[in-house]
Amino acid sequence: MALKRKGQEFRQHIVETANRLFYRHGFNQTSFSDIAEAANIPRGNFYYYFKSKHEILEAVVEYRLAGIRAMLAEWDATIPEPRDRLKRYVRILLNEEQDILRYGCPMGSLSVELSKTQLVLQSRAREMFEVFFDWLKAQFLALGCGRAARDHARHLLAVSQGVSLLANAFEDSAFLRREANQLMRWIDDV
Amino acid sequence: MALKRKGQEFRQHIVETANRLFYRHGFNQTSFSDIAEAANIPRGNFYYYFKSKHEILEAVVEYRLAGIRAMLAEWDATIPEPRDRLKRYVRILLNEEQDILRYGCPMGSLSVELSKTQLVLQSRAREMFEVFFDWLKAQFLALGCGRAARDHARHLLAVSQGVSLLANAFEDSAFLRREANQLMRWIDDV
DNA sequence: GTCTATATCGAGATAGAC
DNA sequence: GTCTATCTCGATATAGAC
Repeated sequence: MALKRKGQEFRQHIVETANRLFYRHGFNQTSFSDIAEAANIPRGNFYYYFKSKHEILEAVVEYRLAGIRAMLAEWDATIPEPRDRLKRYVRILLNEEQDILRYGCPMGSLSVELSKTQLVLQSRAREMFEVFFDWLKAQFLALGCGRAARDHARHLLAVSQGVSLLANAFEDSAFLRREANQLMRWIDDV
Repeated sequence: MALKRKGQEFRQHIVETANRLFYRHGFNQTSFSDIAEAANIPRGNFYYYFKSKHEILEAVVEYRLAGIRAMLAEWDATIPEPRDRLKRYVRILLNEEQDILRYGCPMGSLSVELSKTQLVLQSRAREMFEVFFDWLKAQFLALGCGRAARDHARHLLAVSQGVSLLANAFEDSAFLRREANQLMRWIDDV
């Protein structure tokens, strides 16, 4: 039992390291050696926990999905007003400013990369968008947007992705903040 | 002279083939063998025209930049009204629907990829955004937007990028069309 | 469960014949 | 200018000792 727990922590350690490197250098450009070095673990050790690189990515996506779901659940529990919840979503852009400027959005950049060469895995990455989408739609529904809730949710996702992408391309933090504030006002007017 | 011309056409053929493959499979995931096979050319031949893969990408970016500049010049020459020019830009989303759904935006996806692993080359890719940005800004200025022209241009770039990214992630053509039409209306109201 | 050694493959790049 | 043969390296993955 103690050994089992150690093994799981080991696995978790690999996933967290891979997650960080996939975000910063991309999935295809991150090698086993990179992960091994960053995690201080011998290369051959991976294959006890993951049969392939493919499987590591699946585990990373699961890890991210769990993080997103936990975050949204916490927002549901601590933020009563739908409008404030939507603004909390937008505020990610400001809180994560440095990472976005340097590496873009973790979800968006992974989706872009996988849609070119790993369509099967891309459908897993899409689940991250879908979790956000469902949650955003629920907030707009609570605001009484009715049938428009779906479009608003998709729109908010798209604009925040575009803002992340451009802010990254131009390394422009002023633009990022301006667009975030504009989204806040849009939420007020919805 | 005849030989020279043949050589240039050869080079051009390589660039066009590489451009297509970089768009569809990404820069890092496209190998020399892939380009050679698609262009029906032996591998070793590349190194007469390009000293490295790096140089092929530079040539591809130049090629794209030339195409963008020619397109904008043609719009300037044939579309008198700034508002119609802006709408022509948005219409790219509709005209290129199939490619966007499958591969995303060529500019955006290249920028995302390069910002992770090839920062030097990313700054070249950013030039494509800048050419569009300057042109969009000029149209908003012509509409009398004054100091807001800059922000509007950046905003339009960002939204079209976000729409491309999401449309690709969800393979959702209805969403792409809805957002394009919404941008058309936004242009009317600016 | 952990780690070393190694197999296998495909990548970018080069040398040199023609 | 064009093409073949080849080098070198680093990637994923496996075998098997401990």
